[in-house]
Amino acid sequence: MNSSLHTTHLTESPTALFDFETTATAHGWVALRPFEWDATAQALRRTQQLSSGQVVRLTMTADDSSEAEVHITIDSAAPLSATEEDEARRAVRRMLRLEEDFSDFYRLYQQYSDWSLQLKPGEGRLLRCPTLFEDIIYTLCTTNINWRGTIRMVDRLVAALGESVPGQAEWRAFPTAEAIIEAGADFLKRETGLGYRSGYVWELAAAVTEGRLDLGAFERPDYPTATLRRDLRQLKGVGDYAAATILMLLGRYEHLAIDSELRLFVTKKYFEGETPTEAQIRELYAPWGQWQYLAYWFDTPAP
DNA sequence: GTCCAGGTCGCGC
DNA sequence: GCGCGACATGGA
Repeated sequence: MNSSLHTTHLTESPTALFDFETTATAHGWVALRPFEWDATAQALRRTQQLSSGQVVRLTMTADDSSEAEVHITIDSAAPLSATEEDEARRAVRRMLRLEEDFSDFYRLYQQYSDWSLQLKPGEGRLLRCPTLFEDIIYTLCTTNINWRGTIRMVDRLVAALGESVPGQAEWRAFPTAEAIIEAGADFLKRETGLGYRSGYVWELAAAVTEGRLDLGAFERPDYPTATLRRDLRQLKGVGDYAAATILMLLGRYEHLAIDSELRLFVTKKYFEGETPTEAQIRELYAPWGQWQYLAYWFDTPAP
């Protein structure tokens, strides 16, 4: 323990029924640095650089009995300003989707008794990063690579370019867009194993820092999903799969992210080993309308 | 060596 | 619109 660190305790409340552990662990993001799941403590941790430049370490937990509250512990080198504290709260709310409403999804789930989804009350939320910028880069790192490769690339990206909490070299944040720009695409390719994705990541960071791309606009609820999807597809490296994944991260579940993993899953469960066409796959989950992505995600595998 | 991974791009038709 | 090869990298 480093006694020079400041500790701040906060609580946040979800607006609806909430399962903390599933939210943290139900998809792969938790395995990507700087996320960390502490199974013993049932704690989700992430080092994060705030807009002020200060790097903090967030630890999130929730009581077993009361899903009503998320406890946040923030370790920082300097005391948090009110602005920083507010940003940390917003980061947690975004990561855990505390404001999202899944009641329509649950209603459909009750109604579709012939489907075998594995879904308990309060489940449905999938972890995301504090910012869309980070979520998009994670997504780019899942394309045309196996999962170990994704973990490795993100790990090296954080190690190479992430700022750390002063005196805590192992508490390293995800790199800012500015840090990525400064490093350059060649550095990315050489030092992070991003391969040909280096150009995509660098271009995204450039568009953000130069103000050509306003990712904040993509978070607006009144942005029509079709427009959003079209705009996401404009980003280099974002195809149909990545766009659907990013839409999921933005809380829009009406598009399936059809990839090798999904294909394998439905081939085994619904098509008796015969590889289906994309149209057949879409038709399969179509009854779930706005919730197709989650219907697939929480679908149980073939026995 | 070859193939492929929770794909996408740019080309030619 | 559709089909096809190239793309970085590391593991099987």
